[in-house]
Amino acid sequence: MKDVAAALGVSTATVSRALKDDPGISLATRQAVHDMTERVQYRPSAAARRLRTKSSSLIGVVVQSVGDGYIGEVVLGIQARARDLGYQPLFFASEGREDLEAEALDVFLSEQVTEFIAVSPTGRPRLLRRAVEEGLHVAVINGDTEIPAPYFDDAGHGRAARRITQFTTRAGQGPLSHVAFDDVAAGMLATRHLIGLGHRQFAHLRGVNVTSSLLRLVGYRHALEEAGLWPQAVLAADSPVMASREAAVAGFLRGTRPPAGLVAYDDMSAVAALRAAHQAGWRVPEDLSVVGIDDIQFAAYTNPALTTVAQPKQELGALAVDALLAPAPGAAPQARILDGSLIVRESTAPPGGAAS
Amino acid sequence: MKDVAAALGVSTATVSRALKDDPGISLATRQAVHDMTERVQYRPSAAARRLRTKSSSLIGVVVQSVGDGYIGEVVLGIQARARDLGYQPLFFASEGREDLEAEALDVFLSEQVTEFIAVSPTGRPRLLRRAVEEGLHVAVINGDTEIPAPYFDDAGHGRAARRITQFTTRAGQGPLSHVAFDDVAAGMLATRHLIGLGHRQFAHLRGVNVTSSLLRLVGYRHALEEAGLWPQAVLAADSPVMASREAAVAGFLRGTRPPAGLVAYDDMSAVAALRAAHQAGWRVPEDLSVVGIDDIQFAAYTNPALTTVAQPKQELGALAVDALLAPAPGAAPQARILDGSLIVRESTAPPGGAAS
DNA sequence: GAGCACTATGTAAACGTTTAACCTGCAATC
DNA sequence: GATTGCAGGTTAAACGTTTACATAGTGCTC
Repeated sequence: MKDVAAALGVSTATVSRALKDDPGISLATRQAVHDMTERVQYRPSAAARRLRTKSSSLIGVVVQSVGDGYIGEVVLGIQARARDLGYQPLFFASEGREDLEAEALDVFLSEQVTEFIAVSPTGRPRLLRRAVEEGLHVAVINGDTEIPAPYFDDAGHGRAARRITQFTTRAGQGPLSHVAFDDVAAGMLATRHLIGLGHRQFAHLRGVNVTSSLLRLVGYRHALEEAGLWPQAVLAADSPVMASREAAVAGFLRGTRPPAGLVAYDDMSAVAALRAAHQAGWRVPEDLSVVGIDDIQFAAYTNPALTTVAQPKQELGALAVDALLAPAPGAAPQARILDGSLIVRESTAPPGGAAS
Repeated sequence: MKDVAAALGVSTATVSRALKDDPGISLATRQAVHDMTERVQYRPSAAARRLRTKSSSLIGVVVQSVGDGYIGEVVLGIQARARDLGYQPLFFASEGREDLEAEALDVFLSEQVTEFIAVSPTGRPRLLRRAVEEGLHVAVINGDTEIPAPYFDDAGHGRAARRITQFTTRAGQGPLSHVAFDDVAAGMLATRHLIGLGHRQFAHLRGVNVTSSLLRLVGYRHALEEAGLWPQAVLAADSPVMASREAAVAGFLRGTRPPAGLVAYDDMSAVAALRAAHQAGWRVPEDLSVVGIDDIQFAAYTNPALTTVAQPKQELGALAVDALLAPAPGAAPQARILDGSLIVRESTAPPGGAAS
């Protein structure tokens, strides 16, 4: 910068102002400075700027694992939007380990990060609590606490409802922004699709102990109740490993006659169902319609290709950035909840498998 | 830091030295300083350090897309190893766009990044060239130019061999470190597995115009030649979309009688083959054995689960970091080539499908 | 007991920006 | 023609570290 100033015979202050298009600098000078920075390939020192201004244009992002295609998409959305707003994401994969979460925060603090996004954070609240204590602006994507009030006026869902009510009381509190996928609506959408196809016999394969699964179950149940088809089967695997999920579905198939419709709580579960059906000699979709939720990258390539409710993954990321930065950094916390969209592929059909 | 110094009645210089365990500082003082930093929750300013030292402990990492599970794993390996060595990765997804690549470099330069990793960079060499021009230490993972010499003494492979020879002349030149998966060996490993199972009729589904595919093809051919089984079919899709790959395989199946063995150049191609086989009424593995390469996350859950040659993805990432930082930052460029390992699942069996 | 080597610490400059506060002409105003 | 206002700058301090160099104390050697 000194060089640029010297070459032009002005002070560094002028250069600095010209570069940020301060109106107090004449147009001619501004132009000259811009030209010169171009010519000498001037690159501002982020470190110096940061030191002086104590703010960094960095968005700290903690994810559990980036090895998974789902989070990858969210991350893409974050990066693209951050770029538009002149920010740079700084990613940290915690692998779900608490020590790494803590370390991530230390790094962010050292780097003068002021904006913070947690993607599907673990159940442990320590990370988020510390983050707000340290004065960061935080947004959480698909966290535990984002449940919107409308879903809780009907209190008839036993354990799920109680847990959800707990979450509600936490939601909206504190300085956290929330962006979330509407799990309940997705559960309903998937289930209604099957109902609309003409199915009358259903099962839901739920996940183990994760909030999103609980909510999707609420959606499943709700859709069936409104159609007068409740009760129906709810399958639970002992553990999230695929074999266990397959076993749960296999158990259901043994006690059932085709045709039936299965709502899996996520696409991986749907894949397990596909495998179990294949083993058991049920054809999909003729004997069993399977619908997933998430639309992971692979959903289009299973055999048969999976009908599913797609999460707007990139949009989730982009909106989290918006929640922090738009209209202005540090504005009031926001909460956004996004709908999924049904993607019909090959794994669902009317009972018996007639063309839809 | 000033506070810590004041609280202890020493100078900031002493604190600075104590924190990096400078032996010139007495043990007692060192201990006292460490205790005090703990008590006051002192967090060093990365910006100030960077400004003063002109180096950043940051590793710039450019990937094409992080939305894909494969790169996610590599990234995990990078982060873990970087952490061990006291570095912090700064990720940038280029989506294959040249303007974003350029921008990534600008960001890195502004951030005083000195270490640079490109994961599966695009064919365009501009990014890498500029990076070395700017004085960065660069390592490339699965780049185009990493082909090791041993594979080129036998010049009998036509076009592939010519292209490869071109690459060779570039490899090892310049200040780039290379870490790569041994594509030729992987192609051989996959093919030998099928040969070992007793197959005599083969096909290879190759990719379109990517170096790794060319090399895997060389491996396929080499394995067949050494077993006296060459020539065999080589299938090429018009485009990388799944439908096109499926069509290529379907064409082959139409002109063939079971049983046969198919070596797909990657797992996605293998999945396409699985789908084509299913459509054509060929059973896998009874009528058709399919082996992929890469071991993407989904490979374990296809129907049937895919036999494949696994890339050591995390290790690729870790070794790229090592190439830059170990034994010391800025050491001589290294080249490492890593072997894959065969993972036998359900998609391969002896011809006719007898138990292996 | 003067000189020396060594240890433990202090002093102060420097890194490259930003920005509050201050200047300098010049035109408009009375 | 003195005063005011404003456009277009300049000056210099500050941000929080690191580090070359200087200094003070302590024990040894001769």
